[in-house]
Amino acid sequence: MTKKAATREAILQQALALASQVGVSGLTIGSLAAASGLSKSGLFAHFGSKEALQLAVVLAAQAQFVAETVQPALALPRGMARLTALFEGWIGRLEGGCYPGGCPLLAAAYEFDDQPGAVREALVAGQRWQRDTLERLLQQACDAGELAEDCDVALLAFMLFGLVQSAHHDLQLLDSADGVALARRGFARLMAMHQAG
Amino acid sequence: MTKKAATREAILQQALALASQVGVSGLTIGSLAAASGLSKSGLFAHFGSKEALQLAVVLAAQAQFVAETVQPALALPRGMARLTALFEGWIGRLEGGCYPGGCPLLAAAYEFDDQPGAVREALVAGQRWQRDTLERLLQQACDAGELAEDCDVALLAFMLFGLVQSAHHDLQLLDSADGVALARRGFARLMAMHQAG
DNA sequence: CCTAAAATAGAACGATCGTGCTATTTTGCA
DNA sequence: TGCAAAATAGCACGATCGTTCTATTTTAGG
Repeated sequence: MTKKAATREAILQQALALASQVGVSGLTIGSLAAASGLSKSGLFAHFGSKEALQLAVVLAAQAQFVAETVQPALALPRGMARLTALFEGWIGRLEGGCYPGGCPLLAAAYEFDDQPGAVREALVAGQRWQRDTLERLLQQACDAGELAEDCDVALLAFMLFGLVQSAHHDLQLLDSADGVALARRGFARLMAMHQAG
Repeated sequence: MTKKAATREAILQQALALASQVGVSGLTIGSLAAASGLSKSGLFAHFGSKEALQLAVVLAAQAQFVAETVQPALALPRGMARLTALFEGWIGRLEGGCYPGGCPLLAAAYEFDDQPGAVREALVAGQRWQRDTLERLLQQACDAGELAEDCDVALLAFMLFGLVQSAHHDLQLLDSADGVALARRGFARLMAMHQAG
């Protein structure tokens, strides 16, 4: 019973790398099977349908993001320390080339925003959770007296997410590393602007 | 000779609507032919290859953006008037549901960031031009004394683009109109923050 | 109006898509 | 170590992909 889970995990790892380059909807059973060293039907049996495969890929990407970026930040004390760790982890994740072709989740958001189904719902749920998490950390920084009490956490979360998207865009499309530096500068600027005082 | 150009234009209009939903790489000769009321081969003859079709779609989207959003702004006097018009036109374009499935150019940036070829090059050129334009308008606002002289135009352009992307994301994936309000608030905040004085 | 040229349709191609089916191999347990 | 069960391979299917060919229709100019 452990064999199935192991190969499934290996398939999903391959799928994440592949999907970052061709997109989650660009994944094909055939190419993924070849990349995984399995036959088409052998791979297919693990998921039962293409949509189930896509859903599994999205869930895997989300789980990986939470485990590698959110959880470490949550280990730090509330306030600016935790917030900075999350943002820096996020940007560093893009910078580090975690996947060969950029973040599969950001790309999938564009691919599935008009394709109703389980994949889209998973993406929506993930993005809502991510935004809520960001707002919660911002609110904690306010409560800790490290950000101004009256600061607009919804707007700040919105802008921080914008910084991440802009950085991703510059890195992946323009092949420019300036984006990550700009994102860091933008973060510092926004935080300084809302410093408690 | 004018007939060919006319049907080609009609095809591209259909293609833009379709591509905004399924993506530029999700475009299919067959489905586009059906949507345009042409036969597969009849449509194909207009472009000669799928890549040429994709390139034409991207160029058409870029031309439409420039004509409908950038040009009107450039008609206004330099400075905050022109800058505000560009940003507002941009956001309004997203809000107005110009295409049924969101901006094809933003989506294409994610689709083609790892697919070398003419399409990617056109996207890169367009994005560079767009960023340069944004920075130029910001600099003009500085020169006009409406923004602080020492303000970081590269960072501001980067953040404004982030606001647009975040708004697009909220509108298309989360089906939330809050994004456009947040983007407008973010713009006002950033401009106020860098006001001359 | 007639006709050469341009524009479109129709059919067919090899390839690949997602998905069933049945056989074969491999695994974990008695 | 042998055996049921699980995991994988092989094959075939209809559909659709991009593309090429030839035939037919439609257009524009003398």
